[in-house]
Amino acid sequence: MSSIRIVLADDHALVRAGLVKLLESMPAVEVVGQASDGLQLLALAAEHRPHLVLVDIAMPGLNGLEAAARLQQSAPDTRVIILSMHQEDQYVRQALRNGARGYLLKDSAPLELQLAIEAVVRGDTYLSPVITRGVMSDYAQRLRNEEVQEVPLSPRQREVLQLIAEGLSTKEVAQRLDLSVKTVESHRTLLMKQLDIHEVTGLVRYALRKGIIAP
Amino acid sequence: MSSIRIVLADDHALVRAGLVKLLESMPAVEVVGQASDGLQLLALAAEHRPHLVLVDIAMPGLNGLEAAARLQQSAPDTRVIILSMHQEDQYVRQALRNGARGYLLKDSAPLELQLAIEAVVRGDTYLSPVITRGVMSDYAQRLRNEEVQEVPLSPRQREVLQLIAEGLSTKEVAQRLDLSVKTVESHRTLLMKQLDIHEVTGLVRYALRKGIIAP
DNA sequence: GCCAAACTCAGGTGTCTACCTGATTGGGGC
DNA sequence: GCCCCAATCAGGTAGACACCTGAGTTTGGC
Repeated sequence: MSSIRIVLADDHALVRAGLVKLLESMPAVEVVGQASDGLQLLALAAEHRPHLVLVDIAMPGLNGLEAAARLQQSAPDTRVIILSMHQEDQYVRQALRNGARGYLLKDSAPLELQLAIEAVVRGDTYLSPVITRGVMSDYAQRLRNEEVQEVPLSPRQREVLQLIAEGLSTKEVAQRLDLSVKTVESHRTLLMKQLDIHEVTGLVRYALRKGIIAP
Repeated sequence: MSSIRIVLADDHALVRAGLVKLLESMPAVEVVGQASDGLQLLALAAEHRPHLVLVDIAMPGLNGLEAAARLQQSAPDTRVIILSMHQEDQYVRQALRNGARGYLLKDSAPLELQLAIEAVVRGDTYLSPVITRGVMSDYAQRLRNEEVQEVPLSPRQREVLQLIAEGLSTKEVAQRLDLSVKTVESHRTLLMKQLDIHEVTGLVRYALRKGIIAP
């Protein structure tokens, strides 16, 4: 297996030098370029076609997040790991939105960097554990919410619920299932009674929460 | 700082022994008990009040996921890391739902175990990177979806959209904002025209996708 | 064979939604 | 000063929704 070719971008020379040392100490890793700003990074990435770029968020001109977005366009095969001092959700969200596969805090342990590189090259997503917590917390919260009071729905009810939540009107659901409008209304009414929901909008939110329909 | 007290649960003696060796080689870690099934684990946890339990999913009697749920009840301060051979989303979801703070695949690198322990004791959530990918993928997907074609809504429109999506009727929205029903209808109509949405249910889904309301 | 539950359909009523046209007011930009 | 646009409100209509009562059929379990 050939080595992983990396381009590093950070506007502080000393930080950059330290990271290069760290990266070069890892097996099967080769730093093929260094950039001090976003535009330089894009040029180097176009030139070297690295497997991976390690990008600091705070850079003059084009910052790391914007650079990631542009790289996503110009070199979709190049994986991006964001280095950041910030653990705020908004940065992480923006990073993922812009196609980054990893998000590492600068105070991470060195072995985390190695783990992140391995994971991202493998095709996985790697986030610093403390970042994961932020992202996971509402995910887990939502999952826990699902737990409470399971209301058993009949197959037909579930089917009707799904179609309604997808945006079909009662009439359209009736056509789709080859039923009378009145029958669909019956199902919907019973459904709402059982779930103690009183508007279609509530049904949509319920279906979303339960994963019955995709966002 | 005193050492981290751990109870380990796995039904295979050899695996258990290996893990103990591994754990004991870590600084500031102490294995205070070993269990070969879920019930034994609960008893040991009640006795030793460990900081952390490492639990295999596959165990006779009470499996790891169920044990985690019970521990959540009986010893909420004890953190749980699930060990598993399975990376399927359903197991991970169930684990998080049951209060687990970590989910490690059995083929993880040893240093991952240490990272996981540190993270979980610190209060973070730790998932194996490959697990993170599964969980992250639709999260990231959704975030990317948010990007496409931003429709600029006026503050008032956004306000009305939010209240509608939260399940309020037009009349209720009007009362809440101290407006005429007709005005709210105007906002809603224009909103739907701009977004090319034609049912309230669509508004709800839109608001959910945009993060305007929480699930 | 009987019971319960799910599934099917009907009639009716009041409210809300979706869409239409049309109008007034107030603030910003040029 | 003039124009545009957000914001406000009105009247009207067809259709959808929410809820009600009532009832026939089918299916599976005991």
